[in-house]
Amino acid sequence: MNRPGLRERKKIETLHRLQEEALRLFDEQGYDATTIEQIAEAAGVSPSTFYRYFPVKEDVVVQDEYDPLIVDVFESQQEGTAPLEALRAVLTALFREFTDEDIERVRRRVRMIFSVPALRARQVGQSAATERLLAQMVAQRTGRSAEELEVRHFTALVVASWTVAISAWAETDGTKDDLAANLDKCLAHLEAGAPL
Amino acid sequence: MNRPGLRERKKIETLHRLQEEALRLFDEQGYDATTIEQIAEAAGVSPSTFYRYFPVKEDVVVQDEYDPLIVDVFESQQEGTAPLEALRAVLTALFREFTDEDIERVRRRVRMIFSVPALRARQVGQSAATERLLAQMVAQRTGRSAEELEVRHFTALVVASWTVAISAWAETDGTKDDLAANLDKCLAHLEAGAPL
DNA sequence: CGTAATTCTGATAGCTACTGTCAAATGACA
DNA sequence: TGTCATTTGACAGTAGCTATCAGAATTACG
Repeated sequence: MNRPGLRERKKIETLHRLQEEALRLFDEQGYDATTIEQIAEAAGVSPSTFYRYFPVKEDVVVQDEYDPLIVDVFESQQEGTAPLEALRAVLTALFREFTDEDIERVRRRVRMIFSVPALRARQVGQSAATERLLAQMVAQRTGRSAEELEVRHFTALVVASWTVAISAWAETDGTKDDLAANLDKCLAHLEAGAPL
Repeated sequence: MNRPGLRERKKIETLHRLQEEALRLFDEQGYDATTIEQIAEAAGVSPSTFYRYFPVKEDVVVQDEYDPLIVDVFESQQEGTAPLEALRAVLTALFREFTDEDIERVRRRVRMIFSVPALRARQVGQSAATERLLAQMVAQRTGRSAEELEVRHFTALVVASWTVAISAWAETDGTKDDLAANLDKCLAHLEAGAPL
């Protein structure tokens, strides 16, 4: 069987400890003023180890593992659903799983990402990957190519919409429901052609 | 009077030489493999000087000065124009000014930006500034606040739309008119609520 | 069990992006 | 031509990041 095992558990622990200590230090002293060495020491590991968990400094905040979940939820949607509707459902379902603690951690991370340009910059790289993923899935569903202009445009708009919804929410101290509401508002606005 | 003067002219020359040599070297050897020292030497200046012109390496490709032009064109639009229409006109007017040489340089730069993650990441920072600028202008026009969710959402979508239009165009060897056409297609798609 | 194989960690050396500082060089101007 | 302001180059230093390798911890297996 493939049980967790001590090694695996230790790795996850170290990962979380690095993320937590980093977030704490960034809050206390600022992102730039905090060195990898400090984070590593606070987490009780060597700088080498930090780089094994996070290829670049930014990733200690930015890295997440939502992409596979997104794919799962999307695929579990029934065939007929319109792409925008399907993607709305994906995010809704994703957030529903979150505990209150998760939500607070997301808020902290998002706030930091949007207040530190280097983090935001890195995050966009991740979003681009997610965007390509969405394009793939949407293309498959609608029998188009993921390279088509309309498909790429659609996914870019959806991701932009999400981003605004989430960042605006993170600035407040709203609840999980407020986040969902924000998301609905943005996607509805997009679907209406973004009238002003 | 405020004539150019030798000093000013030399500065502009140095700036352009740095940009050109950098682009050439990046093409030849790749972005990461090219050092500031190489660029500086190719342009006949010291590394110190490079950093005086470009705060970070990425800027030698990413930096541009369109923002003031965008503001000018937007403000010169008549009051009644709908925001989306006004922004479409802004880009159209902006591109109209470009010579064939300009267009080719833009294409090279855009291609490089979208093929080198570090450049793309930096570019997003710039786009964010432009986005805030648009939000300001649009807010003023429509008598809203630039912090309002709908306004931010609108501008984010427009910028995302532009970005797709331009990046898709840069992948081809289309003309200036093709770029304009792409832009129209994307904005129309956005205005229609991004149907698929 | 105990030993061998595998995986993870820490230490070290080194490269490059980037910052700060100061003296020398260069153009502006009277 | 001489003085002032600006630009430049040289130097030293910090930190992010890579590559490498020996030793330690965990796992697999006889």
